Amino acid sequence: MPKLGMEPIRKAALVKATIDEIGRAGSLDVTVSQIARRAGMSTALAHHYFGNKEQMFLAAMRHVLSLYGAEVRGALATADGPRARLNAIVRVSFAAGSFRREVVGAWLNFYVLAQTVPEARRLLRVYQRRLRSNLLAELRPMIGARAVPVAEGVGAMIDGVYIREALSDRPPDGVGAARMVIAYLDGQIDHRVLA
Amino acid sequence: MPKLGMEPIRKAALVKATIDEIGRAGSLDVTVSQIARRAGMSTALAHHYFGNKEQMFLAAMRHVLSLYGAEVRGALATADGPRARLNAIVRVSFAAGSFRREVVGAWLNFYVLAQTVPEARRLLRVYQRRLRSNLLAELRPMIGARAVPVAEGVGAMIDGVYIREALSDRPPDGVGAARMVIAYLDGQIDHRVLA
DNA sequence: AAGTTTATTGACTCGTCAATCAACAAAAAC
DNA sequence: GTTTTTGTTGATTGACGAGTCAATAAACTT
Repeated sequence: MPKLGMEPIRKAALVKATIDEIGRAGSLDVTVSQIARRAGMSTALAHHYFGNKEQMFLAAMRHVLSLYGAEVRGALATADGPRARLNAIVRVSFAAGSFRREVVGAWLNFYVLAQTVPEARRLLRVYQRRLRSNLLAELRPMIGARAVPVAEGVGAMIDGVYIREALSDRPPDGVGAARMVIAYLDGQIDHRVLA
Repeated sequence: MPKLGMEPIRKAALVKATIDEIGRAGSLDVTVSQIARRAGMSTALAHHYFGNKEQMFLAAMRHVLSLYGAEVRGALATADGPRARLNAIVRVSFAAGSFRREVVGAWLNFYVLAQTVPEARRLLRVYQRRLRSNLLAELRPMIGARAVPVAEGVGAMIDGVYIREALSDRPPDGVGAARMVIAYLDGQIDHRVLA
């Protein structure tokens, strides 16, 4: 049976199975056995390719982040002008795909992981820095020095709105979520410094 | 040795130990044995009083929420006027106590729990509704109908800023965090509806 | 054809853990 | 003073899980 060149295929299957299984369980409390079964192989093979469970989690996190990164690049490619590009960045964060059960599960659990696993924290930093620099590139021409705090604010608000929407009882409303962040942007861009 | 009236004492000790242990582990992956040892009793006694581990987690969540609720009430008691009261609500969310390792751990893990455990989700709703109604009480006199979306925005932003600050590499900056949310409030309260 | 690398798994080890139970002890109730 | 209630734990059960290992087999190398 052994076909050669299985490694990337198996690894990809395990990454997908890990994300799906985290989504199903709603926590990191999933066994290698469950992941391996979903990916259609033995636990021994899963260990063979990833060494241990933590590596599987980290690979899953990398994958979620890279999907998000690709979506952002795609959205930016078709947006013209600073304001349109800002809106595009915001909207991507609340695209339907971001609210799939397994993606939500992954994000929430990555926050938990980031408390204690250095590599998870590093990956979270990558996400935050990338978002920040994307926002700054558009904000600086618009509002100069105030771009920095506003970019931080937008980043925080995206996370906060995302969590609320993801844990809401109703089906997530991506459009409403984006509108809320954009209202923040309006308020800040249009802002006169108060006495 | 059996002293009477131990139940509330033991339960309180277990709740505290549960929160501390979640903070130490950074996850819900803590054993009843660890909790019981920290609380100075046997695992059998912990089970005797709480039945199972999930009940311990939920009791811990209730406790964290009730502490937060008490802080909000305290802050509101000494604030005068809508704007001062809004600021007080925001500041309380970023008080030093909220950034203690074990409190952060509790919050992040409660989000995770809320995905799958109905009672955890219910408790999260209690927190959100209470915050929302506190905000609305002050915002309505100030901005009328726009109070609702602004209150939602403030709630989301508090959560988002909190998570960023809690997972930051530097020691948490509660004052800066509050400033960021207050800037959002300024932008919204001061807002003229745009064309 | 012999040796090496890659793919694959069943079986196993060693550990852990939630929950239960039987038993003991002290106070309260009767 | 005996029964009931409350507090308490050591020991045990029954289950599961991460990671290892030896063994098998196909493909590639020389």
